[in-house]
Amino acid sequence: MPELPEVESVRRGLLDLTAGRQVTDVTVLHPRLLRDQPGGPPEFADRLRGGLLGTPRRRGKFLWLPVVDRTDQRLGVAQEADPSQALVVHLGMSGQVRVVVAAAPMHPHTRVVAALDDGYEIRFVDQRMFGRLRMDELVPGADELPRSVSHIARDPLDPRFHARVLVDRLRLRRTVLKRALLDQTLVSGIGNIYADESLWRARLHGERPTFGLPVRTGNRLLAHIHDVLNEAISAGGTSFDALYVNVNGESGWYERDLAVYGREGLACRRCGTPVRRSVFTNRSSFTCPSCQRLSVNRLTA
DNA sequence: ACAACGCCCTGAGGGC
DNA sequence: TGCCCTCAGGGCGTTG
Repeated sequence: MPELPEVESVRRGLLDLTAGRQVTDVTVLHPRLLRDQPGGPPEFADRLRGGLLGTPRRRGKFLWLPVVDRTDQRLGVAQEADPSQALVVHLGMSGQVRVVVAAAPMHPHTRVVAALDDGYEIRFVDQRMFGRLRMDELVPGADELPRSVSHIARDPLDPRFHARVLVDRLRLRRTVLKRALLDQTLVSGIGNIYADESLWRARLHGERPTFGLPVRTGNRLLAHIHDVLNEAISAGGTSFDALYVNVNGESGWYERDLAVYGREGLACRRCGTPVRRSVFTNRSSFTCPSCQRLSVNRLTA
């Protein structure tokens, strides 16, 4: 399940392989991934074909490749023209972005293919098709976000992310910690896995109310989120069921470092208590019933 | 406005 | 063996 670290791994992989390349052809094998695209597959292909790809960018779990329209080109020098649009990618549950030579065998779940001018192809592979692709305009401004990403909050690794801003918002919310961490309009990039890992590290229960959360508690949680995300990036992302792979088709290595996620019944790495699985908002949550208590008067609060 | 629920989608895996 | 049911879950549209 791709979260921020997995998407960042993909972004870094694309950096060397696609930046500065021109898209020579676009093939849509399945329209499902393009369901957000106004005009559907024809408009998607028309806007991407011939475009020059810029430096891949990311916010939270959203990834995009700035595209310089072929009509804006100045003798094919991509860097001299400002991109006005971008190829926006969300991997959903099972999405993969692979860059392979055009002659490579086609994975059966390949949905969209963008051929490049160097003989390689960007292939969007997605078994469950929760992923999304679209061509979107870039909104002028400091962040130059695609319009469809503008509602997504800054992620914890954004240089302009401010913990205090988030903690202040958190303290006003009438919800619980885990739900808030998964709300991409509050803080982006965190999914079910890293939410559980971060809460475990901070010794906080996911069902703890956010309203009136002590500032120091919020800061502590954010510090752990920051650590977890960075460690996962260093490890190349988490891998489950071979659904997540980097652009070369390789799995990440973070899974073996997970402290609670997916470890129902196994000993908590801190205290040895069996990890408990519970269903919360239709999702599995893994907690240590000893380290992460809901009780009000706690020394760690 | 904010909060929460249900839907989309496929394949793996369990039960019988 | 084979069929059917359940589960996995990110984002967003809808509902409250």
